[in-house]
Amino acid sequence: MLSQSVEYALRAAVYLAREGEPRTTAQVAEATQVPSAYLSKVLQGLSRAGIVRSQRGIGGGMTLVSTPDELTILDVVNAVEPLQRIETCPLGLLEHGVKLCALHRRLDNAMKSVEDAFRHSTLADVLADPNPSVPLCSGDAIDEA
Amino acid sequence: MLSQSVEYALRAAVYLAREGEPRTTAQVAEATQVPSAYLSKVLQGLSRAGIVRSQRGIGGGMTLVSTPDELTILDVVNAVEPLQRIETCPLGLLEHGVKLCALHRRLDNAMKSVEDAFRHSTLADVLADPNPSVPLCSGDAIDEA
DNA sequence: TTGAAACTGGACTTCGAGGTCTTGTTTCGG
DNA sequence: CCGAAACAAGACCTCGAAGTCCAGTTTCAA
Repeated sequence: MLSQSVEYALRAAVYLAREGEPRTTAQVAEATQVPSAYLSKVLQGLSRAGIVRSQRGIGGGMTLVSTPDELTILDVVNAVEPLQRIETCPLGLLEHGVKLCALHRRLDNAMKSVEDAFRHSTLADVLADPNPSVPLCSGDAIDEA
Repeated sequence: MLSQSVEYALRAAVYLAREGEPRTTAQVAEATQVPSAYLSKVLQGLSRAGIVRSQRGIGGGMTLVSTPDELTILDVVNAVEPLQRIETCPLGLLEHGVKLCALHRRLDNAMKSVEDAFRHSTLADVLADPNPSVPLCSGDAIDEA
């Protein structure tokens, strides 16, 4: 339902939030288990969207622009691929304006509930979650034995 | 967020629920504003999923198998393209089983809210909705002037 | 100043969704 | 029985998402 790119972007954002310091694409890729060449594209997108800042050269890498408590899941999702609410009748015959039909109003309500849930989760919330599994399911949760 | 095919299937289902009698692919296509050749594929899918029954020959067409109050939006969605909940950690290193990390639990909760909303809307609910716009936004809501 | 570390950007590939078209096959009315 | 009405199924097309590669460009440190 959400695209791969969104999933990857969220993993990267959570990881960067947790680390707090510049991390290279390769480091992010390894921690998040994402193909690095592709992740690089996704991070470029986040960079253009102003979610992340990139620094070239030795000691460079990617850093979150905002603090984790100022960045929501929704921000990241929308930076990669905006959650699209249904604004007007998809049949488009005569734009019903705000008056969606019963079917599309229900579909849009579902979208809205997702949007709201995402808007109310900051990366800080995710990191602070009292959960046995570590934030992005990374390997260090369970030792390799 | 939902695929085109799902959207088309829902329009068709609502239309068939409203009509109650066999309707040809061409009729459904016209009423729902969907390319008929493609709609035909979608309806074939609904047929294989047991949502709809098809009858060939003169007087034939598509009919809902269940009554509108027994068929939910979720049924239709799942018939076309199952809403996929996040069951195990997408990073898959060591399946965390039911214990999703904080990020994926939030994403899955959003999915769950959609699923719940869809499960609690039957086609009968959609048709009975006291809404100025007609059920599937079809053209007869507003005359052509 | 030079070279390694990093990101940038473009070309290219693969695959599935959405969509079209054409050739069956079933069904029924006359 | 025959032909038109309908669905069924497969071939084919297009386009964007996901993914790979590689040749640049920036940055820093020795």
